[in-house]
This record gives sequence, structure tokens and C-alpha cells, in this order.
Amino acid sequence: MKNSIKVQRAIHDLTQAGLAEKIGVSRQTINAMEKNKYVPSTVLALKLAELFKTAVEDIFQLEGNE
Amino acid sequence: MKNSIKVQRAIHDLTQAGLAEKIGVSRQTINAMEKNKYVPSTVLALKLAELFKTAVEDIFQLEGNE
DNA sequence: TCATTAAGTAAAGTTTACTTTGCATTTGTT
DNA sequence: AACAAATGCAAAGTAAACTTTACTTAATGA
Repeated sequence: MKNSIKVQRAIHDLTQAGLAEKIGVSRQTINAMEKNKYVPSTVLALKLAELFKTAVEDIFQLEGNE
Repeated sequence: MKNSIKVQRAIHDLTQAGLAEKIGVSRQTINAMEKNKYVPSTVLALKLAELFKTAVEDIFQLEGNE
């Protein structure tokens, strides 16, 4: 699964730490998500979508394999 | 977080086991999700949305607390 | 009534999300 | 060059997702 968190952060001018604080996770969680180290929970996805005022599908996209 | 998986299953005439098979998880996972026993991963959410031809936000909704 | 299918539940085990800490590297600014 | 802010990364620990097995209960129909 790929994601556009980094782009969305840029659009909203947020640092990893700033975003982390806004949605209530650690900075490492944001960093790891951006680097595709793990798959976030649906709650996290919904919070990001809400914050970025977009759809979950706009931030996260399945890739062929999954 | 609440979800409308049960309704979507009804619309698409799928049993828990049938849905589980389609998206590649165990039947227990579907049952537990429906009963809000745990928060699914974003990959699961995207697969469900894809299968049900709807948006993730249509299936899963944040509640006040989260 | 009996059999079958679907759904609820629960325990034990494995995998993985997420935290915390801490340090190294990059990038921008003066 | 020097400093600070932002990012990358990694190890160890905790919490939670997900699996497997298995038993129970509800609903449906022959």
C-alpha cells in the first residue's frame, strides 16, 4: 500500500512532529507510515483524511500485491 | 469507531465466511470487526471499500471519543 | 424433529502496529 | 562554518490485530 502523507503534509505545511501531535500518535509513527514500514489502523487513516479534508482513498492506495 | 459492514454484507448478500474469503482474512476477523472487537487495518478497510464499491468513510466512521 | 448453515464467543498463539529513547543525517539559516 | 530544526533510523518493549481451533446458539428448511 502506498500513501501520500508527505505530500499532504507539504500542502498543509506540517512537520512530522506537528502532524503526529494533531492526530495523537508519536512522531515515529508518522515517519514509519510515510516510509511504508507498516500499515496504519483505520482510525489513523480516518483521522488523517479528516485533518486533510480529503478521502482515505486519496491518501492511501492499495497496490497490486495486497 | 463504528461500521456498517453488516449492512453492506446484506446488500451484497454475503455471509461473514464468504466476505472473509473474498478479502483474505478469517471469518473471526469479520465477526470481530462487526462487533467492534478491534480496529481493522487500513488495507482491510480499502479492500472492503473496493469490494463494496463505496468509500472507506461510508463503511467506517469515527465517533466522538477517538 | 433433525440436519445444516450462519453467527456469536472465547482461549491461546503469532504477527505487527505503535511507543519510547536515543542517536545520526540532512536541510535551512545566520 | 556553526547552529537549530526536521527527518531517518534502529532497538526494545507494550498493545493490539489477526489466526486457529473449537464450542455454542439461532435460524431455516426438509
